Amino acid sequence: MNYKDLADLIFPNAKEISYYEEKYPERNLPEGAIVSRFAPSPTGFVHIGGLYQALVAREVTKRTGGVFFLRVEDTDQKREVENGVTGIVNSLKDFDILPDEGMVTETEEKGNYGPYKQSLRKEIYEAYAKYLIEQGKAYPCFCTSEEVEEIRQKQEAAKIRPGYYGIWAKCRNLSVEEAAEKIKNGEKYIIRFKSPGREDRKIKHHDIIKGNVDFPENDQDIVIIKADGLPTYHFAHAVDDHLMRTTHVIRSDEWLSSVPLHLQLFQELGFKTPKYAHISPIMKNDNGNKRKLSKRKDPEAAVSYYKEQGIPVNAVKEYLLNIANSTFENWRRANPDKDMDEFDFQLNKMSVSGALFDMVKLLDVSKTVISKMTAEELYENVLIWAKEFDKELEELLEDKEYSLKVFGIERGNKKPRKDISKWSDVKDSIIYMYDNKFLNNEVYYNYAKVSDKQEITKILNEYIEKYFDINDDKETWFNKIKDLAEKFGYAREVKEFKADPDNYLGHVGDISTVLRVALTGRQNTPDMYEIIQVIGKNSVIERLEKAMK
RNA sequence: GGCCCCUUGGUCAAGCGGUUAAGACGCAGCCCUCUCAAGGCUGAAUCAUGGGUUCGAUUCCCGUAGGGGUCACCA
Repeated sequence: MNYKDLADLIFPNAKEISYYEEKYPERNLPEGAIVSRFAPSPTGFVHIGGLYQALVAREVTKRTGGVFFLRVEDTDQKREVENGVTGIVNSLKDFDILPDEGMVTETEEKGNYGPYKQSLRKEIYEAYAKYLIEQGKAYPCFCTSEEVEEIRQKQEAAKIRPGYYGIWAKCRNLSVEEAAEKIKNGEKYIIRFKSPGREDRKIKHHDIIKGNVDFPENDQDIVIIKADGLPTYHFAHAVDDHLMRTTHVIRSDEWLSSVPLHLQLFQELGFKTPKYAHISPIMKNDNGNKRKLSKRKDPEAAVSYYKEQGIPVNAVKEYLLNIANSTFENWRRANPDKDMDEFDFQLNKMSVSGALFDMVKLLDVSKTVISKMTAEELYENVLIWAKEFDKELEELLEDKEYSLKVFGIERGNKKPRKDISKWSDVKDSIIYMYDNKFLNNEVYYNYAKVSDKQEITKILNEYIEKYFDINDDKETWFNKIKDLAEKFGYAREVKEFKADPDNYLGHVGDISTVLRVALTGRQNTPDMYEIIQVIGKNSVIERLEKAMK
């Protein structure tokens, strides 16, 4: 009996690996094209760090004319969540990070290198596991988890490196006859990789992001096929990324220390090794300690959070790109209107250490992104958000024509207004523009400098009777405000007032504040002339009368 | 604990043996201005630490400290 017989006994029906090698040929792509992927577990949840990885992979593959695919890593049945794939597919869709291949719904996929769901690839892993057994590079292990645990405890007690390796790997030296015998007796087993490595030897590895890294060789006989017949991550990674012809493995840096193992696996399987780029995690400052953004503790860890808050997709992406390549923001300033995909993204320029997530900066990026939108774009975006998250806002927006005028205030010019950083800010910033809200609700008028009710009434009356004309152009309108100011003993210009404060009760700004508060209920608003033009003559009069009551 | 990685202002960071150590966010002040947002200008603020190497170290080497990762039949 030899290895081949043992392999046949274990996997009698597995195909030759040549079948798969032919079925999934090298990709025919332009020189330098990068093939990469996003490979999450189907938990339905997408972490901001996952989105970050996906974005980076999407950018480099797009830029090089390569392929980006979505592979679902569902080899851990305990982690299975209902509709877990859908949640991921939808999140990617929300952020317009669209895979060229891979899962497109819970069960459907596109592309020629599938299946893209690991649980559907069982026979493929078996073929390669069988191949390794035939070569004497893998073996069945009959140790129970209790036995493995026992070994670990002994090792700990003796203060030596834990694990299934060397003399501790009890099943590695079983003869094929012994192994076959146990199998025939119905003993349970798993498949382990027979590591050719030695812990006292170093390997050198170059990671695209982390640079040169030295490790001891792997000597652990890790499990490749579990008791449930499915592969472990390590084995699936090697087989899948080889067969899917991945050129660049872009993944979280928690995998960095597995690189020696993965390299060994590729080598023993006879695969060409991909390039690796290990991305540093996005961190959070937690009482002075840096830690990874946590799904449980930090709402902003979930990509759904940004959707709920109404932070535009492009703002999140630009912020992330900013963390990924800090030269992005310089590029953006030089190219304010270009699509972010035109940015020459460089994997090797990514930071080696993890960045602290900065919500303030994100909102600043967002503010700029939003300021560049047209009134129409803004309206559409806000409407979509409002439909899901804010009914009252949705109602306000029902009058589209009017709403477009509201959103058009100080927008679409060279220096657009920059005061909205997320959709959830919008309602508060526009609600007073709607008569049915403003006129029908109680308003708390908080006038600033001029606070005497009688004086205010006199000013407003005077304005309605002698100065207000909806047809005035801006200059005329403002000159009238100055006239009004003068009439009540306020300086026409702020400068005049500052030069000689004792000579005036105040300045034109104080008078326009009276008008502003009366018209809007607020001391701070966008340009008052534009507001008046949008709400219209009748509304102006009604609002001023309401204020005088 | 073993192994691996990291350390430039409050934050993101350029830098790659000689620099007045960029830029952005944030902060402060001023300007502009009918208010606010924005914009313009100015400012405060950084090379973790100790040794080397060198004519010269933020940059190269070693140690220390601090931070992070990893050590599963989870990914």
